[in-house]
Amino acid sequence: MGEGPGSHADRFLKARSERASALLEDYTELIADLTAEHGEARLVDIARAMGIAHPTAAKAVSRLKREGLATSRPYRGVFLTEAGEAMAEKARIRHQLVLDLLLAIGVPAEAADLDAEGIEHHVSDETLAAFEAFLKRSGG
Amino acid sequence: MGEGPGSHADRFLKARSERASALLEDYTELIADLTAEHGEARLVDIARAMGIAHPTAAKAVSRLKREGLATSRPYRGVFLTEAGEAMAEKARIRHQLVLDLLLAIGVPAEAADLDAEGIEHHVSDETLAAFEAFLKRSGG
DNA sequence: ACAAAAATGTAGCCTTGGCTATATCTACAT
DNA sequence: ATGTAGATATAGCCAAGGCTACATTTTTGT
Repeated sequence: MGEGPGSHADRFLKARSERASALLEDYTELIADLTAEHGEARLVDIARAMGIAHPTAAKAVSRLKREGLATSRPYRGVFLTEAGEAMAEKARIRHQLVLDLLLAIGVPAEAADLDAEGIEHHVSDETLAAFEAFLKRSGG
Repeated sequence: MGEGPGSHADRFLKARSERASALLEDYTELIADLTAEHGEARLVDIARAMGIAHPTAAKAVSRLKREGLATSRPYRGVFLTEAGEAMAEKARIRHQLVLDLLLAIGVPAEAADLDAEGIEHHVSDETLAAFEAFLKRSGG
């Protein structure tokens, strides 16, 4: 048969890799938020905000460090690297745009807020551009 | 502070649980497709369509069986139970609606096709209803 | 200054979802 | 009918992302 590009497999592979990076994006976004609010991101705050136990947050931070997205010293707060900041910023923009789009479509605020979190990681640059164009069009 | 409902933690918990069920939904949807096309879903076809190795597909089928979503006998095809069919049907509708919405917004067909796969699992009933209303409104 | 509380670190366990390698079974062809 | 190809099963490995329990370090309060 040879389904070519756009096959089942392609879509699933894309969705899988997005799921894999979704958590890292969430963490960088959150760390950026906490840093903006409190000057630093403490493990305990990360854990509470993510709704997980601190050892899980610690593991995640290890991974962030391993991937070059964050730095930290023992018993101190966590900070983003340049790469981490970039990822957080990209996630922030994406999140806001998805949220705006949902609201523009007529999704109730509460549902939009909840759903945007999951959706944002699966929106390609191309789709994001279309969202932006739609908002511009319908907004003004 | 006590952020109350709609906090970071709530959104992340929701996104996490959606990620967990996303794969099961993908499998039921795919098995339904294959069954419609070929009368049954063979492991090898499932694996190819998902872009994974067969042992991985076999494990997934075990899990589907354990969750009461599918049945199978050794060296034979996989079939959905009532519950599995229901999940597949719901996923199908959801997928189509998300795809239609993306197209209506102006997302190019190829991007819409790819992104819908990831997005569909994070769209709540409420948001889905809003999508439907928007399509009705803008469609005619 | 020192004890108690809070935060962080570490160890060890579980499940999920990937993989490869190997064994067994089914189906097909000659 | 039997050998080979194809499909399925099984074992065992890995990393991620959860958890609890316990150890250590910092911070705080008196």
